[in-house]
Amino acid sequence: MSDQPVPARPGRHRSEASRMAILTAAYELTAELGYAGLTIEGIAARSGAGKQTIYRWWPSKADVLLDALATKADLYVPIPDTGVYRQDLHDFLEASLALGRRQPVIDALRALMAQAQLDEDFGRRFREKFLQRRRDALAVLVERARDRGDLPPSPPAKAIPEIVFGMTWYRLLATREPLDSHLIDTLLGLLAPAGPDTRSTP
Amino acid sequence: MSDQPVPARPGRHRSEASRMAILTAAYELTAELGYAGLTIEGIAARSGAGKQTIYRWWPSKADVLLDALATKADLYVPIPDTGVYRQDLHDFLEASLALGRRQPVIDALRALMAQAQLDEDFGRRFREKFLQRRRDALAVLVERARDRGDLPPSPPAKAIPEIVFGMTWYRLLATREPLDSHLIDTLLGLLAPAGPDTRSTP
Amino acid sequence: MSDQPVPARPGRHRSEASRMAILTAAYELTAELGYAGLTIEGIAARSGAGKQTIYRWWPSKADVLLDALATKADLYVPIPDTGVYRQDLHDFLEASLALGRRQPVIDALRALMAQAQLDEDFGRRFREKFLQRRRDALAVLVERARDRGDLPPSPPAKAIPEIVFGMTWYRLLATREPLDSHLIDTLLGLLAPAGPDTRSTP
Amino acid sequence: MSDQPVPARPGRHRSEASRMAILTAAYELTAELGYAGLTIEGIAARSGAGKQTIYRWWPSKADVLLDALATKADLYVPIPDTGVYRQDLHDFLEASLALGRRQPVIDALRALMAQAQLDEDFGRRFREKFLQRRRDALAVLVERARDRGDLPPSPPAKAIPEIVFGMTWYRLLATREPLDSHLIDTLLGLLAPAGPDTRSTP
DNA sequence: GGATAAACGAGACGGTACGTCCAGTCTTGCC
DNA sequence: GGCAAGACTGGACGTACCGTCTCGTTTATCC
Repeated sequence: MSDQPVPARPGRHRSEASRMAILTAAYELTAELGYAGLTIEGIAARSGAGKQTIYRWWPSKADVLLDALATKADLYVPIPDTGVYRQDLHDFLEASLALGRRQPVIDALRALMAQAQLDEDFGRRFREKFLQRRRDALAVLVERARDRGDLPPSPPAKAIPEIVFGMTWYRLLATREPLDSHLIDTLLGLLAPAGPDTRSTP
Repeated sequence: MSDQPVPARPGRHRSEASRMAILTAAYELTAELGYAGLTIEGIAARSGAGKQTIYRWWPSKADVLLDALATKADLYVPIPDTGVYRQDLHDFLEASLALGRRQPVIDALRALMAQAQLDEDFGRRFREKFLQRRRDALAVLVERARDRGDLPPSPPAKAIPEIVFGMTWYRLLATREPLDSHLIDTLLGLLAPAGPDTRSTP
Repeated sequence: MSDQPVPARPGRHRSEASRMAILTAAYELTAELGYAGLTIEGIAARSGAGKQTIYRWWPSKADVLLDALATKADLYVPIPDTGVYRQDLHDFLEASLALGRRQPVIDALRALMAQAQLDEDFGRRFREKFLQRRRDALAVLVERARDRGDLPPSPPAKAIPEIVFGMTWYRLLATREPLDSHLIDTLLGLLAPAGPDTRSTP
Repeated sequence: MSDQPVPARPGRHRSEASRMAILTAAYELTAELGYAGLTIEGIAARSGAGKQTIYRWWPSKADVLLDALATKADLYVPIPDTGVYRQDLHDFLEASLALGRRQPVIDALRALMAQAQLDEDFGRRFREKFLQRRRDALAVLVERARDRGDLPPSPPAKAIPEIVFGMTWYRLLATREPLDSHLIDTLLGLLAPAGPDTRSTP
């Protein structure tokens, strides 16, 4: 039990005010200057914090931004459960892509994915703390459909997240086309074709 | 005719030796140190060129690496033309993914895609000079199949490159799983299901 | 009272060790390579300091050298007060020219005077922090003689420093002849002829 | 006889047009940007000459400027011969200091004297081709006076040029005071006091 | 309530790479 | 062979941040 923090240590405690000021500064600076213009010194200056305080709590500026994104922009997407795979999938995509239509969020996500390629350590954290979680959420959906017998035989379950997130990220990173309803339609068409209900035909 | 360059300009001409030394150095250093460890100064030092010479001909180190990749690693993938869409697609994927199985090429591509997110100008060049060309090649294939009546009605033609390159890049950038034959099978299953020939069955 | 510094500012304080290492390096490098071979990068490398640290505290390499000269070579010349103008003048010249007989000091002074011509800002500082102070010291001597009635009517007081420092610097910069005792004799002959004591003859 | 150039060498001859364009450019650029802003590249660009042409005919930019000064500003000072030392000296000083009242000439001279300290080779040329010649001119005057018995016993002949040029250069380099008539008066008072004619006393 | 401990803002420190400037040299093709 | 054009290696510039390290101060717990 005792999940309570129990910070029974002596000494001054972490300042929540500093934490928020730093995350806010990081988020704003990214929006204003782009991730390339984001620096630890800049965050420290804008937030009024010392550089040491930032280095004490985050391993890199990308981690600060990832934290800021999770704190400032609510990245939580609920896992729908309507009892119908196609409907669940639709709701999940709708909610996910809605996030990806807010410009500051887009910019931050692109930057974080980029940084994940350049910094091995951050890459690991990004994949575990962000990418994997999105796949897990989708997996829950798929799992439920499979248990229900509601899952189309094709494509293979393993391919589903690759198709969903692959197409989404490719738009974000490569074509820069908006994550619009056409994309949802295409994905639904690929993963859960409507027509004669997939389940039917007894 | 006379398409020969005829560089009748005065002044010393660009040194091909320097150009190659720079590209070689960039390629090697990326392989040895990773893109994060690649610096203009490092390229200059290893190649024996002056920094000015690099800045004179390339706008950024990412452009040097892109050029090096095109020159050192042959990125050219022929457009197959077997008369059968499924076969063409298979050959195209096979050749494309073969590139993506060579570690230095993988590392460089990941870094370039990352850099394209961080540097607006390079991003534009990368999309035009690299990403768009890959899509164009695939488009030729699809176009020919359509003319032949060989193209499945689903998915929509516009989605084909997004599926192919989306899944491929997602593996490179996010899951880091190898670009193996399973991926090809999945893609073929999605885009050109085999079984009873799509065209046939009169 | 309490004129003690009390550097109650927050933040790390200036490192005296760095300061001395930089001045020492500057002085040595000038002696070894000449002023033309003195570079900020060289000073940083030899002293083990970062370039930024040098730029933080000195506006130019000439200022570093001037500071080094004042610190390493003691440029201080006491103002003699024997009660006799001719004797005071002699002692002052003797001490001043002694400095100008040490080769590293000569080289540095020539370089600083040169730099003062090429860099307007440094020129101002050099005149105020060095040249003017030498003139002031001489002026004290002259002033005391005048009050005593010990000052020859010719040349005019205003011309005295111009004669003393003009001839001295001209030797340093133009003829490169040593600052020997003949120069002192000539100057004494011009400014305070011996023979029948100027004051005496009742 | 044949003092004519006899440039019987093959190949194209030196272009006088280029030479003048280079000297003009050097002179103008020094006036506009100061000597610190004078570069070989700048001279080449403004004059329309190639850098190679400049390097072919002058050892350094200081030599170009010295040449420009001699060509563009007439530095020639006639040696007066009135039969009276004091008068000769007055005329010589008047003509010499007149040169030093033209701002571009002052700036150039200060820069050249500075460069002579920093560049050993140029320093040698500057002393021989410029400084020594001024001393020689004055020496002629003094020589004639001595032969005439017109020379005051003090100061010693050797010191005369040191006093004249020392005080002049000190004003140029150190105090920056104008080379006005007071300076001439002071110099005359030191070197050839008027009062009862020095020659007289039958 | 005094000692101890940790986090805090501030800011100097040694480093590394940046992108620029200019030096002085080396081709080119023209005159 | 001189000339303008211009690319070449090389080296220093002054700047920007990095990540680390004191400082003096503030806030907490412990004895």
